[in-house]
Amino acid sequence: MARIKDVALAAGVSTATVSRVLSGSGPVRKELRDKVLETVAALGYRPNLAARRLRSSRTETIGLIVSDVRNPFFTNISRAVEDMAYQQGMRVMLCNSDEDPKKEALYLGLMEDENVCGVIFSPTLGTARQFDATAYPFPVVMIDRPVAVGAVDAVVLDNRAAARALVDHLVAQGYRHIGGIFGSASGTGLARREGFHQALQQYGLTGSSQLLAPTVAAAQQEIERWLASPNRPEALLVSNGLFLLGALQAVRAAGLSIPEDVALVGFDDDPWTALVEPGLTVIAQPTYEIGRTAMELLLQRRESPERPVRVIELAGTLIKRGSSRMLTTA
Amino acid sequence: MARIKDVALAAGVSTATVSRVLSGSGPVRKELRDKVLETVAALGYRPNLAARRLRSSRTETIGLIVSDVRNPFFTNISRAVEDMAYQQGMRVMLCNSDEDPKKEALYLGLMEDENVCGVIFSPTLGTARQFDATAYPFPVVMIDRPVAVGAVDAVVLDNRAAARALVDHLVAQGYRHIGGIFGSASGTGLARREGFHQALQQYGLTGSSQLLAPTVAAAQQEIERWLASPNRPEALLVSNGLFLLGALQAVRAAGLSIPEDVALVGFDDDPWTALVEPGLTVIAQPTYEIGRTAMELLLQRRESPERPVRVIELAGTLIKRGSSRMLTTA
DNA sequence: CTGAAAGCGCTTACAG
DNA sequence: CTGAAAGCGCTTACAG
Repeated sequence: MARIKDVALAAGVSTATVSRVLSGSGPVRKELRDKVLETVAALGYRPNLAARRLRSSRTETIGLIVSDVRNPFFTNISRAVEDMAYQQGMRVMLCNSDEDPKKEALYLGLMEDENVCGVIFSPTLGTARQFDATAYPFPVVMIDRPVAVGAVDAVVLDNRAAARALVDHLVAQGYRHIGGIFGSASGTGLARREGFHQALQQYGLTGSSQLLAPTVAAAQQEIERWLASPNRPEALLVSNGLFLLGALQAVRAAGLSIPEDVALVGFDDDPWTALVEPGLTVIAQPTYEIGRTAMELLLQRRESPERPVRVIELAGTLIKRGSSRMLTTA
Repeated sequence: MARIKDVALAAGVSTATVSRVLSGSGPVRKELRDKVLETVAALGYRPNLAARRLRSSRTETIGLIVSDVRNPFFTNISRAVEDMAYQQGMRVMLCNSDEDPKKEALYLGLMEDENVCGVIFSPTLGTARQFDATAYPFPVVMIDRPVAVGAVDAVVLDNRAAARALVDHLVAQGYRHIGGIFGSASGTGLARREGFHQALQQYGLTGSSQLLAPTVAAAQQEIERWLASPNRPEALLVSNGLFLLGALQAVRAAGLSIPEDVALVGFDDDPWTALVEPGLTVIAQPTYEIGRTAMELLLQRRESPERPVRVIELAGTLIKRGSSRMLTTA
């Protein structure tokens, strides 16, 4: 492999000049610049990134820590972050934390070792609450999960508004007795639950809600219990894609029909929600946009370390499908 | 940040000794080793990876190039590769090629720049056919897509057998007139098509098949045409998840029922295939296992660069669901 | 078993 | 605008 020294020798300049041409820093006479570029092409020179990173202590690498890339929500975010990163000449290092605080800490340490220039992170509730951005040598942008305002840059869905929109829709469709299931592991579930109760209260309705571990089984079990009770809700609102799946299975297992026996609405426009019969009414999150915006915050923070902390709330989109159809009989 | 020099000073040894203790290479007296380890902990020393990589020219990083991580098939593989890599103290760099030969070449070059110790790659048909493993300074393991035997290590599904298994199943269920749609962009589609025709021939049946670009729209359009023809097939076999989606939409648009009017079977146990009514009969690919095996091949190749090239074929699993139910009337 | 020293391939003040 | 030279933080023959 050709080194910068070989290029310098062949072009009849110093290594400093080659470096300046390649990095675009510092002034170089056009004549020399052309000569260097020509030689670089002729020799097929490609810079050694390890050397560059050691010397400059800039890695042009960002870390992305999500709970599980197999969750379509994070898959889309990952794709957005990667697209933007490569486009900027940056790399991305993806880690799956499995909602495990130990893995979160492990991977944050790893990011330090890699000397990344920033991290995009969807923390568990505990980690979010006690996160100290000053403990890390790189800027962090939180995604998806609400954090203490002012602590760190973040991009989240307007969770309260989204939950309210679902309730608004259900009420408009004629549903009154509404039950809610929310995830207990993240601030996201808590915020959606707040919006849920706010909206109900506004309509003078009361509704019961449950906080559950974010698994299909937990939702299925709880909803089977609800469906068997004499006081069965007319509609169910659940706070994530896994719960939607659990709810669907519970309703089917109970031999009930959606929406005739019970309506079902929730979060995340996973591909399958449009394909089941009836299609499920959901809040679609702007996943790609969330990833893109997180990268933008990171890049801007790198430019201006002292700028005020920003939390960007993006609006979800209500996608109306058959699972919340208006009932003609009443 | 503490450097190795600080540790050496504090421990009263040379930097060489610290390095030996940390890397586990070379003999060190137990007494010194303990002292060094103690000092490392006390100082919170963490090695500078850029320096280590520059000096040793080992990066402990592998590249993963897939067409799109949003495809659940690749999402699972990506997760498997990442799990294994981090477990081994390695990193992974993920790239999305979008089935674009230009991006494939771009990312392969990027992997050279990163000096990765290996690449796992799902190439397009053209790239697979003319791939020259000796052109790269790192070992490559191909996944998913068949390559010229003997050219490069690979892990693929036994595509012919899987397609035959679907035909066997359809025939056993009483279907005779079977149409097939296969992807034209990858060797995978071609191999499945071969298995399809082999099996039909074995039963003395003839069937028509089409090669299409791997998009939902292409499949939907072609299948709508088939369904409208007087000589409509009794069953459809399609070669990937996107086609399955297109087929489903075409059948629904035509107002037909599965399997009463037309049966539908295909590849990839995407989550939604179990949730639609009726559930779709598919070949489930051992996705996680494919990723795991690819990493194993890579690690073994690193140990023994001269070992013979290996192509590992993994068996798919037939998952029978309602979309190929036996018809009681005939 | 251990240390002194060279050097991996760059970037970047510094001097001119 | 350009070059000579230092040095980023490690690893690794080499010598003992």
